[in-house]
Amino acid sequence: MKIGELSRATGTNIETIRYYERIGLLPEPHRTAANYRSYGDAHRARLAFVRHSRELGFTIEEIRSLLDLSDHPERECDEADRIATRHLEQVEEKIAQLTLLRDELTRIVGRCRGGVAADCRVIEALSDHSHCESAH
Amino acid sequence: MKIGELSRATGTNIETIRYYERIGLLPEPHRTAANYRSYGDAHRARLAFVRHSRELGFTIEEIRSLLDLSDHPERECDEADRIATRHLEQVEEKIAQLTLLRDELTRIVGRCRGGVAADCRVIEALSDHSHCESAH
DNA sequence: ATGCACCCTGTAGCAACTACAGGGTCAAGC
DNA sequence: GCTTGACCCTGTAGTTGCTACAGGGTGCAT
Repeated sequence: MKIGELSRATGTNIETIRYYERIGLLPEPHRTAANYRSYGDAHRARLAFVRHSRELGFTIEEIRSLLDLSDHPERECDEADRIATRHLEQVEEKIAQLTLLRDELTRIVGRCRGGVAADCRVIEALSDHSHCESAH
Repeated sequence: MKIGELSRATGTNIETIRYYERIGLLPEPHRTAANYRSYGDAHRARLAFVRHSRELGFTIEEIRSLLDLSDHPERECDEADRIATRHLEQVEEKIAQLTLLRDELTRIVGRCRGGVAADCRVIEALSDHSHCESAH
């Protein structure tokens, strides 16, 4: 299949596919006589793996390691588990941070009563960190 | 005060302070005879406002609008409230997304039983989106 | 033959910094 | 008076993960 078909089949932007190839995440496909890229099922599966991993928030470098492992099925899989576990921890920490943030923002937004900027509680809150309840 | 002092006083990287000046978020300070930047209290307050806003996740462009409002205290403050409210909504959406992600990752990580990559549940889960419980 | 959809390469842009390279300034200590 | 070290300057390039051109070639239908 050509790059446009692969793009539609995986929901990936054409430029992104070429970008993945450029950084070595996807192997270079065969070319037609007209120099068009020509992909097979293995390419599509690999791209699906990459997209799915990205959707789950893994970085390109993490995906590189995961793909490497997937290319060497005889290796121990503890590295994959380590990457996923660390990523899960990061996601949990991010959620915790954003939750604090949300509470702070809720307090700030809730205080606005309209009027002019001189009396604005939003701007006042941003000016003075000491009004905050949690560290950020 | 010199840039190093301002940096310590606000917990901002020196390069970041110069960056904010370059993009017009902070005004150009006076210079000493040796061409060193020289800041006063107004600068420090403005930088504190910017840092605090960044910590709360506002973008540079949002901060530009908020500063603009803060510079014109006679204006209506509904713009500030609109920016903060929209930002709060974005944070809430991000939390919701990350929560789905966390649940998916928890399922993936929890399934790993060790062994070789060929049998790895982490890699299997990444290969096959259909194992997922939620959209992402 | 001409229009259109598709493909190619290469480069530059985005956000919000961060990290140099290569130089100047200033006060303290010998 | 000379060195050492901490600080400051400008300008440019790197980071992440794409995305968006510009400027050109290909393939098929009308």
